[in-house]
Amino acid sequence: MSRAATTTDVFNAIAESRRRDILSLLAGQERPVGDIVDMLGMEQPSVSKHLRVLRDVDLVRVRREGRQMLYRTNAEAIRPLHEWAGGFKQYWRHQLQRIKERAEEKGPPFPKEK
Amino acid sequence: MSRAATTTDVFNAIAESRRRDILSLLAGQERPVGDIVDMLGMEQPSVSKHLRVLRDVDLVRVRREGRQMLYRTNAEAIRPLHEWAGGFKQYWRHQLQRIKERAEEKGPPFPKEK
DNA sequence: TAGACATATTCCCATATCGGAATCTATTAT
DNA sequence: ATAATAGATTCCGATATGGGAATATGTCTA
Repeated sequence: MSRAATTTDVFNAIAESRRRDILSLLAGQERPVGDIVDMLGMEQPSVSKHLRVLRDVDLVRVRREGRQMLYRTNAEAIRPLHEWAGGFKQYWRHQLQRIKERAEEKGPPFPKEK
Repeated sequence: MSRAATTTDVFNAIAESRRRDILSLLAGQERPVGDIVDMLGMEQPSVSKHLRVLRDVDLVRVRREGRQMLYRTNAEAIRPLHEWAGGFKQYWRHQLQRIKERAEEKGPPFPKEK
């Protein structure tokens, strides 16, 4: 087997830094492809290709307006990623703070035993 | 150019699901390679190779104990990822809650204008 | 010293990239 | 209808992958 397709899931899609750049640019702000090209200094075909990947995993949504295609980030799709990473919080927090959290939360997000 | 190496950064390293499985398994719990092999049902060489990638981006730390290699997740390395994703919070929260946050926070994490 | 045991590395290969160049499609303007 | 504009897609080539199989390395034991 080879590496999983970039369109497999959000994790694979955001591995590319230019795609993360695009997501940040389109967060809360709808924009046509041309703007992305200008703002990020990339080739138009390249941007279109990245947008295609992001669209396939629903990280961005599109809407046509005349001859322009208006893209915007679908932040909801980033949430699972945030939550996955958040599961490790208890392991990076300081010991003291961790203890406090133990008391507040029910249990650890990952199994600790076999 | 081709796809960036999996060892380029944390984003590329965690794109592979088996590697995420390994990270969860080793979170807060040091374990030898053999345990990972047994618990995740993977081939030993495969596990070693994934661990090598995770090690290269400092997502796991190792320590030798006799003939065993004890690995554990370095949660700190996952933090940047959590923070990057967290930057989109304001865009996925409900409008009402978002307004409340606007008042508490200074500003948005991403530029909204050109 | 010769195993045995736990891991790591190398080799092979089918696959999926990403950028660049060229081309195609859709919509608007003349 | 024809041209112009905005994007999308296709074709190319160099590269990195991940699994499987085989082999190598390092440590402990008899």
